[in-house]
Amino acid sequence: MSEPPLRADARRNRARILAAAVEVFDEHGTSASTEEVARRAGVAVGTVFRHFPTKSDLLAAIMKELRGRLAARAETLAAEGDPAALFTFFAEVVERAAGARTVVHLLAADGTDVGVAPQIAGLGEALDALLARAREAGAVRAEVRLDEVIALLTAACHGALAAGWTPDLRHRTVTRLLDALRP
Amino acid sequence: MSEPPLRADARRNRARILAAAVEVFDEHGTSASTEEVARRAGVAVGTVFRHFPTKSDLLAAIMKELRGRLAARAETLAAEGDPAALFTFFAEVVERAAGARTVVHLLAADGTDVGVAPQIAGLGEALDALLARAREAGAVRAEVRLDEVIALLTAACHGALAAGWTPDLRHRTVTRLLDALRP
DNA sequence: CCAGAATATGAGTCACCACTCATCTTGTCC
DNA sequence: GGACAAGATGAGTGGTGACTCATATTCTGG
Repeated sequence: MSEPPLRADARRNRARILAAAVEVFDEHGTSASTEEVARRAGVAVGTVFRHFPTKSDLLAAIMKELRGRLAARAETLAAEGDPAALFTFFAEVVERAAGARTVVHLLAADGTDVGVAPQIAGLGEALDALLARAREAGAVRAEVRLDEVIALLTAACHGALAAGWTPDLRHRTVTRLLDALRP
Repeated sequence: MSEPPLRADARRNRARILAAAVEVFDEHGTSASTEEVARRAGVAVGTVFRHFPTKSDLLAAIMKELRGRLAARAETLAAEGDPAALFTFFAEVVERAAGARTVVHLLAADGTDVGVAPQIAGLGEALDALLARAREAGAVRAEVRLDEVIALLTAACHGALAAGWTPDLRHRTVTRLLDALRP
């Protein structure tokens, strides 16, 4: 089950490819070509396909990493103990999504495009913790459920990216959305 | 400036193509092939390209029609005089967008993908009327601006479509969003 | 330092898609 | 109903992008 360790150059290339792919997909969306990713990584196409047999595999790997980062951030915020941390997290993610298509992809994971649906799971737990804390502290309405929070977050990220909201509009819209959660 | 009238068969085909295109793009997104649109319309590819020289032209024509329908609906609601008509319209559009990618495209019109940005204008006016009426009646907060309403609508439509919300989640989320507008 | 295995390379393959055009068909007007 | 222009047809073109594979290069363990 466990693979032999990668050779040093292979490990380096793998990391470069992932980093390049995030950049390229953030800028041009997932329809950007694998060739472009390879170019940005300073590597030949064949190398990309050796590490990620299909484009979907590459996408999935990016999503896994991103999910980890977001979940970690959510946990850090939860640990800090601020009852309004849910709001902080929400605003941060939307801010990040405004310039990063991959974030949007992760949240919208419907399993159609790529097999990233399971990636949401871990993030969900972290978010749930933030929500629970906020609810206990009376910072959000009692009836707000986790799926609604995720839905609003997804919606905001999509909107911010797709419609090209200005920073000002983005801020006002997020404020409105967070108001919707407050008692 | 005025074109000679189309021949009878040409008019019929044009209508068929538009209808087929709406169906196909709603189902598979705008990346669906023109060939598929032609097939569904019962027409040869060449015919599609005779009526709409580029795929963008076809998209733009669809958007123009859709915008007209939505604006008309908004005006009807405004004429009926219900101060909460803005909410009705909002919910209706999201409902419709859930299964129709073209609606989402229209609202997200950022001019990048297709030249549909100007199409928003007319809709904006109709929405503004609904918003003004709701504000006067005290149904929405005084500080809510038109661009925020459009932003929330866009966001909800994107979310509903991309993340595949269930009808139940969709309903709860829209309720939350509308609460965000209320005083 | 040297096998020999792991990895990298990039020209090539195949499929798909927007769009064209020579040819055929059909509506229109007298 | 016949002439002729408007319209329809669909095989073909050019371009792009995912993915392959024979060959060349580079680690790594001894």
